[in-house]
Amino acid sequence: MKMESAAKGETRKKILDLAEALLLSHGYHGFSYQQISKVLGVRNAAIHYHFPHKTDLGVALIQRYRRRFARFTDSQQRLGGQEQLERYFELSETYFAKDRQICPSGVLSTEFPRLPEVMQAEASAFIDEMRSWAVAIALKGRAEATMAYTGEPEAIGAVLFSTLQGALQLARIDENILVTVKNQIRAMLGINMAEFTREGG
Amino acid sequence: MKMESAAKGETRKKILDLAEALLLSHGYHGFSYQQISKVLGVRNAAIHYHFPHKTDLGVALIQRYRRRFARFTDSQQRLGGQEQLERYFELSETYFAKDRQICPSGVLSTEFPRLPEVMQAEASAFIDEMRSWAVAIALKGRAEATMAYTGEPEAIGAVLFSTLQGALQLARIDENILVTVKNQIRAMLGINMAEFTREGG
DNA sequence: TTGACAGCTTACTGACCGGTAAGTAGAGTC
DNA sequence: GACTCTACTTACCGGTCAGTAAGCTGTCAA
Repeated sequence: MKMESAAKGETRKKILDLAEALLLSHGYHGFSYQQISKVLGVRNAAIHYHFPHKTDLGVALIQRYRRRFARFTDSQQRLGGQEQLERYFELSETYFAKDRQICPSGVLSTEFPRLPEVMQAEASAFIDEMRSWAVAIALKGRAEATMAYTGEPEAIGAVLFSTLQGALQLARIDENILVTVKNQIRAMLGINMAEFTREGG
Repeated sequence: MKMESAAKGETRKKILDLAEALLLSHGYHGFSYQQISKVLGVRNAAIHYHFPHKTDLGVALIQRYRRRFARFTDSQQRLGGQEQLERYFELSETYFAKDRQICPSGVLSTEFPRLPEVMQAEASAFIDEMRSWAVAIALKGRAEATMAYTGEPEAIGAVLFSTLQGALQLARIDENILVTVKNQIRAMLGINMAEFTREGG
């Protein structure tokens, strides 16, 4: 029977992709190896072959997020603060569009106390990187004078990060909150709304 | 043996109290009847006697929140917008102080897609009430001219609600974010910080 | 041709999950 | 003293969870 045993690392990637979707929609404790193996058409133990413990899978997921997020920010270092902010906004829009997922930081911080220690460490580092990026955006916006706000960039970044995380979760109950919140943040950062009406949304 | 079979409705209340703490720290799917019965010193089936299905317990918890929150807002109708805002802030502080709990809306919106339908309906109503109160605060602040902001009260309320929900979750990783975010919100609402330094932090 | 290894499978374990049926002790009512 | 109700208990159930041991198969290198 079995002819191709998956072109090396292919199954592993499929597992990660599926686990990621399940993590963002159901949470870490909300998905099982069974759910993954059923969709992939393999046995439960096949998942355990690639990720002996569920913790290993969890850690791998966060590490992949961190690599991905690092590439994301790297690719935007040269953009202006306003453009960076809009890309940041788009990130959350993407999550919501995909089966009403919430952002990884939302899942991880909510489940944090019940996460295995190694995952907590990875999650802390990841969340720190996300918040730092929000701060960097605020800092750039002020330096360029394309944003105008009272208070320090650190505080603006913290608000930006917290607000989007909360709004993305609440969007599951009221879809409109994401757009409302983004517009209000733009207003609070002194960004001329007219510049973004061309986006049509 | 057994002499007192709990002074009528006492066990039921104990179950609710324990379940509430577990809900806010571990989530709805993150606690079990076993955990409750073990602490209470009763058998599993005793919990099922009071709440036949876990869904019943979940609904009862949200309904109790809604009653409590209605009393909370009722008692503050006559306060000024700034005072109302500070009470709102204190709410989140209370959750965090109690074993790093997060707010019920955070748990419920995060787990929303996996919640039983009856719980989803209750959760939606509850979250709507919480957001409405945030809007009411912003509205009052503007009417009294004790707050100054651009944009509509609806948007300010949405930001206020989202931000606190997110910050409360992120406080599990970085404790400082709650204070930072609150100060920044005050600044964004044009509230004179000096007025609140008497609180000492 | 043999041997090693990757990538699985079959078959299982023990713990825990929510939930149920049947029985029982005590208190209150008639 | 019999009846009834509340508030449980004991003793299960089937299902699902993460995890493991041992076996099988195709590929590739020596």
